[in-house]
Amino acid sequence: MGRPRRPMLSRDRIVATALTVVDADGLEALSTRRLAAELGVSGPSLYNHVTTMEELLDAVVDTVVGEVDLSMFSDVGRDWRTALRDWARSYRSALAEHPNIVPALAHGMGHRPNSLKIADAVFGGLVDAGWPRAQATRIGALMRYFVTGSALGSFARGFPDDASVYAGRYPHLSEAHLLAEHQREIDDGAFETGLDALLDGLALKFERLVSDVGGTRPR
Amino acid sequence: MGRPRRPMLSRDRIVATALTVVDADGLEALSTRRLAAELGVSGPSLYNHVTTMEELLDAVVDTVVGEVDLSMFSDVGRDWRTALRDWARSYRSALAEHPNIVPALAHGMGHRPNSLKIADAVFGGLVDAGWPRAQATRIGALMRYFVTGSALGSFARGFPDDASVYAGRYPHLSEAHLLAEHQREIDDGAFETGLDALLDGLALKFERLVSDVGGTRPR
DNA sequence: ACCTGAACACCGTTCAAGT
DNA sequence: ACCTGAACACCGTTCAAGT
Repeated sequence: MGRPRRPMLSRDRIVATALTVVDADGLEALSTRRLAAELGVSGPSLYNHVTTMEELLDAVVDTVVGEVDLSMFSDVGRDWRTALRDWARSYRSALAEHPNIVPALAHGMGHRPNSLKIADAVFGGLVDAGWPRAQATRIGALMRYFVTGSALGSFARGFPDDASVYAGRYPHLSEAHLLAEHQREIDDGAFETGLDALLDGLALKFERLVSDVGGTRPR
Repeated sequence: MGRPRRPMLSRDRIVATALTVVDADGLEALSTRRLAAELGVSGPSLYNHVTTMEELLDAVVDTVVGEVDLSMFSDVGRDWRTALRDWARSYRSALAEHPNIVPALAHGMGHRPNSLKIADAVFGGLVDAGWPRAQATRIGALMRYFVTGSALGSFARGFPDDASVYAGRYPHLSEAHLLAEHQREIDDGAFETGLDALLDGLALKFERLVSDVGGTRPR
């Protein structure tokens, strides 16, 4: 057949199609052959636009992460607490829309531009709000731990809904088989109370920090 | 060759060997053929002891999760805050000893006995300490989010150490290439400050809760 | 430059055959 | 019951061949 007059593929189209495959049928359904079929092309063609399956998956994750809202860190009106809260919710929502890619977050964040963009925005926002740089780095990391962990835990299926699993064995879980139905509410509730606790705890730390400097902290 | 006089394999030996393979060469190195070779046996033999590769991986994750210390929840001396702190550290340590399995946490926690044992112990400890059952459920979930998220983020490699990646593009990250060397300290610091913030925030919530009931909460 | 089919070295899993 | 080798339907990736 040979080379077509106009390219049939583009990196962007490949990445976008890969995401729809993952969304529809999960990470393990994503293969070069399946993806190529979806694009109306033969398997090896992909290698003209993408160097490796792993790199492609990184790119897919990056587009998802790119949907996270970061505008709150440049809004002068918002204080760091509400900025952090809004950002965490937006981050979680972005992952919730594509639950199947969450396990892939474990690989290669260093090579994903949008992950760096997030780290940059959060760090900048916190430093502008008066946090010392070392603390701002830690807070960026710890907030990411919480949000990605909630995505990892939330959307994986939870407790078995078969009551007999718990009988005898797990004394405190006698009603856990009911959790399955309420998984959504529980995950949302856990996320929100965790977020509140985290921000309350950080506010406490911030106050201590300000008073240590003698109460003359700017902003 | 046929059936040996004494079985060459056992489920436990398979699971243990699978863990050493994953520890040594990562999740993607774990295959039936590689694992069988490591066990001095042919590939299909595994299927006499294990129904599927996925179930095997669940079992591997469960042995790792089984190393988490839960004794602090039955120690009467310890208050819920320090119990939660000690448990979170032990949980994180267990995962840190086997960083390569962390991505596999995303699958099927419902079928892992030791995950349920953990949920049971945490829930029981919090209820005993005076937390309402609904809150105890949430706290168990949110602590798991934080710990697993820290494992997911920590041990994946972090920021590129090539300064040119950041130049111009990420205004606040001009020194981020230095982070790679300090990854360990930063992860530890972020985990500890996150843990502090979480516990401080929950303590605040607990106080509010106690005073709402009229200050007559037992224990 | 960008597609194709053939080929290579892998997978997980099934199954008949052996003891 | 528990191992074996052969076989099936898959993988990711390379590469020569076509335009």
